[in-house]
Amino acid sequence: MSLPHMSESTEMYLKAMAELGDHPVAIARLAERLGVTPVSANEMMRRLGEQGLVTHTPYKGVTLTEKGREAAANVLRRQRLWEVFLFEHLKIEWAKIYEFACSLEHATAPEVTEALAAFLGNPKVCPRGNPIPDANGGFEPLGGRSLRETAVGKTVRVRAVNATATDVLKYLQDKGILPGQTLKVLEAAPLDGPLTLSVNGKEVALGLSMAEFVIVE
Amino acid sequence: MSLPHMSESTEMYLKAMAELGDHPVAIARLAERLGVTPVSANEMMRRLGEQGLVTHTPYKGVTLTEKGREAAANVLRRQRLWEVFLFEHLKIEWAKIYEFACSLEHATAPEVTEALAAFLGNPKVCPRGNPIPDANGGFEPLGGRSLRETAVGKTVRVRAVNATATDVLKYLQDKGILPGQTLKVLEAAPLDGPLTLSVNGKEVALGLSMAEFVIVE
DNA sequence: TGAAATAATAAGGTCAGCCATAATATTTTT
DNA sequence: AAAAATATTATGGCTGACCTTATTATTTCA
Repeated sequence: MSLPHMSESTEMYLKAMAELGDHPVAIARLAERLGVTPVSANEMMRRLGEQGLVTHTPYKGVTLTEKGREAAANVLRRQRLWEVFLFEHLKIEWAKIYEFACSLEHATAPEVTEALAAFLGNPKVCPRGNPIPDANGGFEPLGGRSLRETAVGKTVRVRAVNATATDVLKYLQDKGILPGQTLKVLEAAPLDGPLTLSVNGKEVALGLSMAEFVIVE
Repeated sequence: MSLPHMSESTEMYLKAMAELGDHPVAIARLAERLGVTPVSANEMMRRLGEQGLVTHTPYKGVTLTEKGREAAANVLRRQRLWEVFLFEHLKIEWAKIYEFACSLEHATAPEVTEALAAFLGNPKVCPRGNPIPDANGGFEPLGGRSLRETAVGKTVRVRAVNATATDVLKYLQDKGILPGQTLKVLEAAPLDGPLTLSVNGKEVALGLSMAEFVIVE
């Protein structure tokens, strides 16, 4: 409660960058994920750059600075702790917790964050399977690889779902593609076409951009 | 998740009006409570008037319309449910829960509100002693009268504290003026000077503007 | 009733975070 | 290497919720 409070918008950009994993991130991808125009995302990256949160190498993408990485870890911590609360205690539908937790996240002071963590028993992962950074920004990156790159014929276990859009989460939920679920890749259509999976004895079609956000082991 | 989302600022104005009790409310008092200039509050009241949330009678004050009253009850419900959660489950210090709950309130969707209410066991009052409106906006107004108007010599019980500023709440907390506490009015200084109270065997001075927000029975 | 206090309105300004459009720069593909 | 695609920068606009500084209207009080 002293730092020049980070705006909601700033938090969303930092979070998106952290969620998109290893950098650098193309500004266009950020814009897409955040639902703004590339021009707006560019402007914002200039502002974040001035604040020392990101580094922008034109035509290459943006990278979180150490300061930015810490800030992002903080945001992710709040986000994911709320996800745990909403899912475990309020029994909110899995597909909706991301969106609801996102709103709450922006409104959460450090003192509340830590009290919440204690209340929840300091969980290490959120219901989507993503790790929860510790209070100091410590963060074991999520291992495993994307379902997108999984060879046809392999049987894998879903470790985490990195999607954030409610409709995408809803689709995955309906098809049973949730953390812990075992599934098999039956087919990969040519021309970057969808994967066909076997989940719980049912065949499920999954586009590559969705498969990208399913982390398996 | 469908209505043209009410801005945070709008919610603050509605909440302040509801908290200030029976109407009409002078715009200057609203401005004071919200920490904005009277001119800004005036502008805002024009906007809320256009949205049909308040009625403004120039030189008399503003009143919530039925629509405004319902919206305000909704805001108060969220606010006070979060207060219960923060106090009962997260063990946040009493004086701070209002402020923290206020941030969370703005970020809470109806579905989350109702799940939270169920989780908390549908409490009827918040830790400050104020009633929690039901899901339909139903609201039994807080009985009792202000400590300000309590006769010298009387012994009363604190039913609720209607203050919202953290420093004020902190002062009351430090002096033990909390819901359920019994206290006696020892003296009322002239010229609208402070009250002297006996609380827990200690003498406590309390200015009238603070006493105003202590509801007793 | 006239002065003082209070309330309302008007006019113009700021700021963050968006937008669109257009021009320019770079990279990728053919 | 030229064409196409993508990224960046420039310019100008918009909105909500504030602000300040007048000016005007009304109410309250001596």
